[in-house]
Amino acid sequence: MKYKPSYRASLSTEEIQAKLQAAGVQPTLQRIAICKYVLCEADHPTAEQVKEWAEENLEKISQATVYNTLNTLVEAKLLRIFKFPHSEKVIYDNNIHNHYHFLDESSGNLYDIETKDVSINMEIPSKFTVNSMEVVFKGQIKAT
Amino acid sequence: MKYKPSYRASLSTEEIQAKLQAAGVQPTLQRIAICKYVLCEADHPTAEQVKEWAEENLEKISQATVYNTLNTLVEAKLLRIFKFPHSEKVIYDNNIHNHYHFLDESSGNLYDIETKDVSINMEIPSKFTVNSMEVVFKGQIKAT
DNA sequence: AATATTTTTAGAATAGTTCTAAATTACTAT
DNA sequence: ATAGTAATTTAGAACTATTCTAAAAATATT
Repeated sequence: MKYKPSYRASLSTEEIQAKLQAAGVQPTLQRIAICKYVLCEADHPTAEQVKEWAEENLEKISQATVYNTLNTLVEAKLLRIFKFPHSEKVIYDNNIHNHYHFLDESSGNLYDIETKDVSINMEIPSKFTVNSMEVVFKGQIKAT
Repeated sequence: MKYKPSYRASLSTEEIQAKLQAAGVQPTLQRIAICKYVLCEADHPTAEQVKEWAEENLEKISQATVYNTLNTLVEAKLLRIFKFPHSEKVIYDNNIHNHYHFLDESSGNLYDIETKDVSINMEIPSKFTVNSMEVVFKGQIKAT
């Protein structure tokens, strides 16, 4: 089986613009720029990393706008937000479908694991109704 | 199958004292008191809840001591620390064995799920070596 | 009992994120 | 195009959970 890394779209400015509009979000300069990073380039970035990228690629951007935009994108379901035990910081994921994660404990890198590659059977009392589950595998990844 | 809730020990002051000593931790007044709560009474408490309990049950205790003590107990492996996506706050768990959690999304309550009640089969690329996994089921729990 | 070590404490500091309210930008209806 | 309204951006303050600092208190060791 070939490992499929987290999704990296290659989107033009126009496509991003359309995506934002379709989601009911005004495609401002800052939002389009941040989308270019978080939807295409980045891999599980933190808000800090988004800010750093934005500072290098935009005239000027404020911390608040970075957070506002990321929150807006999460609300618009273009991005998912995760928080893992190993870090204080929230991370953003452009894979918006259900999936699990693998944490490489040596590097701190996160990898998406498709739900179809994992089968989970539970035998817990019927009073628990499970709607969803969060799974984080931890371990090492061999360098290839 | 009967549901086994998270472990609630009933420990005397002497037993707690012995436990601390065995773990190489000086059994101070504050530590014994906090153990009474976190090892016997509490169910997945936050540091804040431990502080509140301590303020009601001790002459005086500082915030720093609560955190220091909880960290000491975690290091001594008498307690486990968890951080979940649904809350900013860390929670402490007196179930020190491997287990998963169920989050009741209505109440925010956490329940321990024994690993033996869940079977997980993975088919992920061999370059991933899984050492451990964190699982949080989310859903509703029926009132009984 | 004297000294050394450990623990506790109050309050300052820190990190990540959100809030506030003013300034700017973008839409809307003429 | 233009005035008016609404939405967005911004700097900086505020907030929350936790850790740090360094002095005081308690405990252990000699």
